[in-house]
Amino acid sequence: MPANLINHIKKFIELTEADAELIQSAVTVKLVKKKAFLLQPDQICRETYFVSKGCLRLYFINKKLNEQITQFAIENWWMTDYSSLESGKPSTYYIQAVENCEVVVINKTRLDELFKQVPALERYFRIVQQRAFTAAQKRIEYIYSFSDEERYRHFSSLFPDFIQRIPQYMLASYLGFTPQFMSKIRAKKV
Amino acid sequence: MPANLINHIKKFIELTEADAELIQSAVTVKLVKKKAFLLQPDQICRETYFVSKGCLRLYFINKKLNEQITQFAIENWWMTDYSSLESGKPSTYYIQAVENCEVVVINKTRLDELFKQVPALERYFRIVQQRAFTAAQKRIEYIYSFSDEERYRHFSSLFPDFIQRIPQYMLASYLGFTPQFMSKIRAKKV
DNA sequence: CCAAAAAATGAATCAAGATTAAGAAATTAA
DNA sequence: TTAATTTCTTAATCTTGATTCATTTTTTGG
Repeated sequence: MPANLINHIKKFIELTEADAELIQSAVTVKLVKKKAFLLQPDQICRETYFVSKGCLRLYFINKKLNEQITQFAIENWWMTDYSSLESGKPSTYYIQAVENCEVVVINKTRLDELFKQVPALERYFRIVQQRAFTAAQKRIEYIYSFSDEERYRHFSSLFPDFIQRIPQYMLASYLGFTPQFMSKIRAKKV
Repeated sequence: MPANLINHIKKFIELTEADAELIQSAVTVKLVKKKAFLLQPDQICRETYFVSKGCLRLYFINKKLNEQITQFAIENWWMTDYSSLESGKPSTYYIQAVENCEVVVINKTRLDELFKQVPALERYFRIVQQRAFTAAQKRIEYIYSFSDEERYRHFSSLFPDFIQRIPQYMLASYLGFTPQFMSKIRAKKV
């Protein structure tokens, strides 16, 4: 029972009992062990994931052969590689569980059918996409407004509980600097 | 007649003649002179803009009192400040015409009504938002993968015609570095 | 067509954060 | 409960791109 997902959808649109059942029949719930992968490079991404419990990360390997994290998804966030999902081309990303997770999985083809059966879902995903876009824009704004150190302090004060959940080197990667630099600014804090 | 907009929508969803007329009655077309503003800080953003001709930029003034451009919109792109639009709070951004523009304007309240009259529009905007989000993610990926010089060269080779349309200092701002640094890497090119 | 404003260039110095290379501390698994 | 792996820290040196300030070139408006 993807209770979280149904509740999340109901925050944005009205669902009849029948709608909710159609949605339930279209999704599966998957338990994902810490460090397990939902997507790896060269695979074609055919699913989208809703985190009902735990934390996922999306990353790729950059030129310098380091992991570069571009997104995290915690409870009630969606995650997928939209470019592979839409183009049908192989992904260049990893989606990996940072913690043991419970994830609601929807296959893209099945989701497209679902849009026909429950048209109000188009509205739900429109709103969710708009929020995701707004958050991404905000992030770009922060990248260009503040130094790495400022962004670290800002992020820490904004999400003190989240930074407890992930290794520091992952936060460094997400914020775009090295673990060494992270240590340096944390040491200063004293 | 916002012909471009109707055509753009028709690329993603089917519209009846009646739908198209409803849309037409909901929007206005505005000619915007180069350097004129569609939005300024402290105003509440109540509209969303579709560029049918010309180029808009979205920017803010950062801590160092420099303009920081976060988005451009050329033909067939939407632009607005979603965070002000959705929250009803004053904006912190400028939206300004980089060239003389023709812009299709939709009032947010009117758009919400329009979604009820033409529900298929939810689908159109879902797809548009998803693309916008994917593009923003791609941009974050580039920021973290490449040096400023590499990003400049990559952007130039990808959009050679676009960089002819805008002053260099605007591209420098969009890419997140100074006009002086831009001159430096352009000089090297010889 | 010319004055004024806007945009681009150049060079010297400076600073934020990367790199490299250890080593220490904390987790994990057998 | 200890060995192995993962994560975090420290410090020296190096690089990219910012800052400052001056000059030149281009565009715009009257």
